[in-house]
Amino acid sequence: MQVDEKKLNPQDFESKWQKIWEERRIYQPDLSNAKKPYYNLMMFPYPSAEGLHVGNMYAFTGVDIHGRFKRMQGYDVFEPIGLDGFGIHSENYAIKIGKHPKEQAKISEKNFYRQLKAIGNGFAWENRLETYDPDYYRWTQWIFVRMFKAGLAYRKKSPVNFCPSCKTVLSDEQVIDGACERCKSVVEKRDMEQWYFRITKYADKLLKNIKKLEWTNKVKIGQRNWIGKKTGINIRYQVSGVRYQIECFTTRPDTNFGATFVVVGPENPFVSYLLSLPKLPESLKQLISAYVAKAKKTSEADRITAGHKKTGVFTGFYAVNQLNGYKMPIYISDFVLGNVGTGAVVGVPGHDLRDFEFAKEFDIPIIRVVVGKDGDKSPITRPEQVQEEEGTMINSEFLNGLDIHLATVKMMDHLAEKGWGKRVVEYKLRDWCISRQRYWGAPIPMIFCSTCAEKGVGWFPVPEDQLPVQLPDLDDWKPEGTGKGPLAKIESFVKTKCPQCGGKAVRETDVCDTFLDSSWYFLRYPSVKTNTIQDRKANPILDRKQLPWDPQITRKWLPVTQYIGGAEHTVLHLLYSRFIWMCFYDWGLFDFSAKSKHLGGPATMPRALGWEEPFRRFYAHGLIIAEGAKMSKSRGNVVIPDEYIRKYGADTLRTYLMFLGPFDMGGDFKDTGIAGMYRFLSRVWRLVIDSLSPRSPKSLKENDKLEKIMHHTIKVVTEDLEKLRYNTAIAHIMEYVNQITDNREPSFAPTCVGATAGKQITINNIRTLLLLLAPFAPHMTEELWQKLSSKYQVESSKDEKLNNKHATYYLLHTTESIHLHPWPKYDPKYLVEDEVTIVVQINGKTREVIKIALKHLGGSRMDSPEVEESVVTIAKNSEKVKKHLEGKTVRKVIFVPGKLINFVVI
RNA sequence: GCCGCGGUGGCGAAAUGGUAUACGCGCAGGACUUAAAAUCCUGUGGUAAUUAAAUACCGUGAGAGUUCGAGUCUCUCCCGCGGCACCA
Repeated sequence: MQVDEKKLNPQDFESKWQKIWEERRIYQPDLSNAKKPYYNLMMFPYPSAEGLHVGNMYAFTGVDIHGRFKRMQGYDVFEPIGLDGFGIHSENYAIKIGKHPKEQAKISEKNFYRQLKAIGNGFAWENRLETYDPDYYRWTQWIFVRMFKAGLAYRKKSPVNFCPSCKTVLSDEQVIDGACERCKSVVEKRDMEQWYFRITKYADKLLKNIKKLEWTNKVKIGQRNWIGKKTGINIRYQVSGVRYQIECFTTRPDTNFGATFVVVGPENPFVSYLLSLPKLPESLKQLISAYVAKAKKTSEADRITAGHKKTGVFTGFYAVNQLNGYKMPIYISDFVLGNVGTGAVVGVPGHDLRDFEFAKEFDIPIIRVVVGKDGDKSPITRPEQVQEEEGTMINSEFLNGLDIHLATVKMMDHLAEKGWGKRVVEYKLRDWCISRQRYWGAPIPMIFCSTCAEKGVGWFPVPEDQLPVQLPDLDDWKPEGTGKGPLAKIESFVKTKCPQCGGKAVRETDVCDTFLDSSWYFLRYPSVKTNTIQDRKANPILDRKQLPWDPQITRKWLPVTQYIGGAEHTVLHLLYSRFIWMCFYDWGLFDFSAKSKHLGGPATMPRALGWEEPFRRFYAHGLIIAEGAKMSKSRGNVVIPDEYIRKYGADTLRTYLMFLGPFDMGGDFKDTGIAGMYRFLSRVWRLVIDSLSPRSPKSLKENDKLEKIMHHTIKVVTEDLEKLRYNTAIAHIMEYVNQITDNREPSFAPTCVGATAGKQITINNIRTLLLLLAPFAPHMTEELWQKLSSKYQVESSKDEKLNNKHATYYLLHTTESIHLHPWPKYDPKYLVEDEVTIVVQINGKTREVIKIALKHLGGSRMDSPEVEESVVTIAKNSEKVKKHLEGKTVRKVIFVPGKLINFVVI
């Protein structure tokens, strides 16, 4: 019996506490009345095939530790959880295993929630949501309707990825190196009409706000690059012999004296203009048609495998460079993309590698107009001579001698003044394609009426009070590649009434992109119980003005205090979420006016940001990989936490994962060492169990040295947790435990606690240990805390009681949960050292370390000349130092107060 | 190609420009035990040398620089990982 009690058996209490916590709702903040709201958000998972793997657990644990830490610091922490289970990922998995997505969703949901409970996070379970729940996607559809009404949703024909083998449209991220992610066949481009959200309208605001965000830098850089703002100029060139002008976008107009050709892409309107010209020879017409047709059909993959070899057709026409009258031959080539700039470029082969390759291929003259750092002024004949960097202008008349940046400005001024060009700002960001010809998503809530279309407008949104457009059950749900989604097959779904004229109309049968589902979920979490379908049944009148969130609760909890997620999805998801939020904001759906003072988290954002951003702080955690690769079932390297939890307990796995390395770095998962973490937690377990039966209760007296270490540990662990430096926080707790259990120390008094001979350990030492460890190992610290509390009726300090008033949680039994207990504070008086350690260096090499009791220094300031003098004297008295100084001359003494003395000798 | 992040013992990793390798794993030796497991103790960068200790030199991917002093700052490379990519 004695033996069993001393062994750490997680099975004995982990699920017990999970159950009690949930019953007592200790992680369920009072959303309406919380005093210090802290919205601790983690990216919700899509319930993947394999279930929750240790990569997910790593991320969630890191977020949870942050939440637990903040909760103990007195915040009302809201840590919700849900599933991003709608969309193409989940549908693909359903296809793979031959199950209906709806059926599979239920299975995944159950499995995921079971696993998520087992890892012991402090989730607010009552606020969970699933994106495929009609109560949720009703509002996803509502967003679409509002976007349409605001003129931000529109239809456009454009090329999309199409897999001929799977007979389906693919999203960009499902196309890997031009091939289908699932069947590896080459992806084609197909022209299809799609729904788009006009995110480009917000490009500038999305870009401008980035610098004000407190985000992991690489994510900010990623977003900036994705938006890809560039300033340039559109130059119009007259085509000789016809009434047509070609407009070319360029960021480098400074090199325009070196322009020797013009290339239009296959999509450029000039191509169809040419083909319509009666005087164009039939043979050339055929040549052009064939080239353009082939280019449009050529897949990305083929283009990549074809390398950068340039192809093209000479049109027989010339464009005139107004600057010097140069007649530039006009070509059609597929290296010019239709959706970049104006879809036409002016070729400057001396200063652009692609232009150079093209010029070489077609034997076009090359003119040098810039001389770079190497001073090479010779004609450019080899690719390595192509000068794309900084330099000075030559052969460019009024630009000669200027630096390229000055020349760019001067040329733009010149072109604008002459009316030959117009300054423009271009973005790489394109409008967001929303529609998917799939089944498992929120049906796009739009209706098309052909009768009304004849009068001008054919598309109408489904009236808001008729949402959701329910996703019908469908046996034949797999994508067929007909260009239409599976919903098109259901007549009862398609046929509907026109909201405008009441006549016969048809529904849109595409569904929404899954990124739309996830672009607003954080707004719904605190308000999951607000305006449900059930509510509407009870009170249909109010519906029109209803929002997917409760205004008061939203004012209290949003913007999100701290968002944590993986860096891999961050560009798209974070950009879309910011965009949607900005729309809501601009439509006046938020009211944060009463919220000027309290910003939620500990870090205060610059006021300038206002409430235009949903995530003031974002932290990108690292990725856990296995065997050097991202975990995936096809690789067979998925590590499921279940078996480890069964064997060692969730506490051990949590702490082990956090100890692997810095949280923002991730790492390779290997299970060597997990036993070591179990060993450590077992030591803590035994230490606390032993202290339950002290040899002498009078022994609970302070041990000065241990007290000092304890306060130091509180300080560093708190600082580490504040910065999410979990690995070093754990290391410091380990050091603290090592100090407590260190048996080598001589015994100063005969009294001691339990097995820890030689030291007087106070109950406060033990309690502090448990509190510091609680965010990492929530179950065992709770178990021990309760055991300890029932043994020792330790009075709460005044401070603690004060803090408890803020807690809006329920209490456990007779003792509060350790997780609601205030985080320990350190007392600076224990951190004052009574001696100082000085490193003595000779020529920068450490030769001696001396310790000087502060009382020997007469109480002077560490940087005073007297102290320096005594340190020098003491140092010079050291035998080792003497040896190194012997026969040498001291040229200089570097004195770093309180730290170091360095003798520079020769 | 461009952007970003890394490179430190056998391994995961620590280190406000100031004692490099904390903490842990692994390994080796020891204690306890009839034995094993568990636990505890000791050692553990390299080279040289020694009965032992003290010690000296070398050492953070390579090379240069700044500095009294560089894992840390600057420059030039090499390697690994992630993202973007014919973006004009």
